[in-house]
Amino acid sequence: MAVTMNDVARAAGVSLKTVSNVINNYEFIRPATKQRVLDAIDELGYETNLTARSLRSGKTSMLGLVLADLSVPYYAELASDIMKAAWSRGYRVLVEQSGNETEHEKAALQGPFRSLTDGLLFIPLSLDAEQIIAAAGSKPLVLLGEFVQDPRLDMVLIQNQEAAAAVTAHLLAGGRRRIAVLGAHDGDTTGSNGLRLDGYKAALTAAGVEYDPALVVPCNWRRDAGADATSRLLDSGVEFDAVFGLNDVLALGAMHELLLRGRKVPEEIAVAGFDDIDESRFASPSLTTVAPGRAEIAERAVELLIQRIESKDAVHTVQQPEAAFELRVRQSAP
Amino acid sequence: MAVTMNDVARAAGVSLKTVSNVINNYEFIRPATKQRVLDAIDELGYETNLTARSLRSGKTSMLGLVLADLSVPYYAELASDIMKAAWSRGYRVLVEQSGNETEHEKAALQGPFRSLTDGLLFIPLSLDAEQIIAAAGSKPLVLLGEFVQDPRLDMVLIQNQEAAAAVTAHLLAGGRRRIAVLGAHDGDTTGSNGLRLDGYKAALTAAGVEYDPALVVPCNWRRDAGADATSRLLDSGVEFDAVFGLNDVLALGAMHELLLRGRKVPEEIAVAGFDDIDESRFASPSLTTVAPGRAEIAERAVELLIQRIESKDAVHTVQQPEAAFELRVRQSAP
DNA sequence: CGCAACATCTGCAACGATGTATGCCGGGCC
DNA sequence: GGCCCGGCATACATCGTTGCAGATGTTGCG
Repeated sequence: MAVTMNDVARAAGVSLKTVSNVINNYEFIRPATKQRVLDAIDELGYETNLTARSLRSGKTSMLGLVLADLSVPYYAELASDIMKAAWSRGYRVLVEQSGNETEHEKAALQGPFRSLTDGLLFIPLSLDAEQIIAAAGSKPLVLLGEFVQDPRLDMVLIQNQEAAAAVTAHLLAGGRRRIAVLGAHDGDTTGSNGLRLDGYKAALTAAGVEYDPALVVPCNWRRDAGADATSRLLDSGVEFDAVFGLNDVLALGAMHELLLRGRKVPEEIAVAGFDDIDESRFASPSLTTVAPGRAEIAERAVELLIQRIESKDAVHTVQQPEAAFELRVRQSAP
Repeated sequence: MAVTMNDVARAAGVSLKTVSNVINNYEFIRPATKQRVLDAIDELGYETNLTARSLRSGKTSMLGLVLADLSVPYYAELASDIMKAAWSRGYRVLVEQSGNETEHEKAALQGPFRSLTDGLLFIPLSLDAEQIIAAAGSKPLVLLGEFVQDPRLDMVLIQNQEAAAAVTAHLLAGGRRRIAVLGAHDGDTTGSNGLRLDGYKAALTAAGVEYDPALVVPCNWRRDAGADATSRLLDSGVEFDAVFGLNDVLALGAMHELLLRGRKVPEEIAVAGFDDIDESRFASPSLTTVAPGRAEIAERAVELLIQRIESKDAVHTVQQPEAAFELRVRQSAP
């Protein structure tokens, strides 16, 4: 079986607790004793059993990350950043894919998954604020993404409106007047889609361009959906000289379809997205988009969550920091 | 504090052990008793403490997955599939990013990470077989990717040679004779790069086309490296009418550079890749590539690993199943 | 009726670590 | 000289669960 502290203690001729103290860097240990213990650890190849430590200490040093699916590039890249941020602070990340299903999201918040983590980073897609609050109980929780907004919950925000307005303004500055929007419904006002649509509208208004609901095409935030939506738009006969995909994969799907149908990008139709995933830089043509500050989001979210975990009982005011965004002008909309 | 089995036992008027038995679906429990326990669990909102369970049972029901970085699309998609496969068998996945660094890879195999998982899925990039065997000890282990091959280790294989040969043959069938290869070194014979290069050579030989080392460009398997390599190739004046990227992002990077330099794809230069990541289907033009059977790889790897875990002491012969591949012909090389 | 065989439930110890309380030793202070 | 204190090490209980070995009750059958 595995080597335990007991074995090390015996080998070093000290008590079990002294071994524990050495491992936990207890201050008052004679250098000689410490060395003897360390040698024994080395010799026996002892490894602390994190499970036992967790049971005793009540902490697992793991953060849960609940998101829809890692195969979505934005989530994968965000997850990567979050893991790095957590790692550098001594925490690991346990990822749970919700598949965007209500039941899975609930299960992730409530289920046995809870007991494995000290706190949760959650990108909600189908639960609302009430459900989240009810399900999370007292477990430290930080939300990401903007599908849920609530003054009672800690979350790291993206400047959806401002960033979307910046993209739209850029397209307008390039002379485009009929900018199609993929991924929102005409009436949307909340969630990432609603907020980004708002930004779009605000930029139109600021430029004195009329808003036309016919240009707003609802669809899932996926490549194929973006392509389909574009196809439908082209078939419908609605005129447009630019496409704004509310995320990058949508925009890339749209661009694919446009080129397939023989439209020139950006000469005839400009395309812009939102997220700045790695792929966008190397698309052909490369995609104009807005970087929502992914690394910053990851850092802040992890930091905020750990802060909540480590001062669990302290009273605290809700925090909702906003990450800075940056417009990335590329070939698809110069 | 949290509700424990003891609380449930008291509430239901049974012994602690009976609660445990109910939870673990022990056969011989009177339906009435079972119901009473379940009601108590419901009422108190009891959740089994997985940490304690793990300590006692010696199993964590978690699989470790060690890979370079989730921001690499192929890894992200594979991770997603692996998590689904594991989940459906009652296991969770703890991902560890090695960043392709030897020390991190070693730490993942040896460090405290070990005690958190029942077994490891490992995509080695810098450790060799000896180091892996030494570091892994007796922990169940299944390798993925082909940078390491060894008859002593369980692994799930891709048909690198055959698949690369199929891609090359397809390009040859399309009339291409000067096919550049990105991502391998002329001398490579082992690892994914060597095997794929072998397949390329075999297809050339079969078609009676001479192999020209000048067409083989070594580079990292990343988008920007693919673009750079292509740029260097164009500058060098070497003639070529097709590019075979040893993975998709390389090919996509190459395609980006080709289009940027005004070369027509596929008219002047055809492009093909390897992996069939989601993005390739919607690239412009869409990328011809080979699907290595990702879902099957994930399934097999998880199944094999779990089999090793659950029959730990049994003698077993090494298994190295191969996943079936499939050529996906698209616009970039019709 | 007695006893085996089975169904149902229980108590105790243990998994491997850490927190708390405490013991012991030597030296400085009154 | 006695006392206190800081430095160092230890014993014991404990975290919440499961494995093992019974204890108890119930049924069937010779």
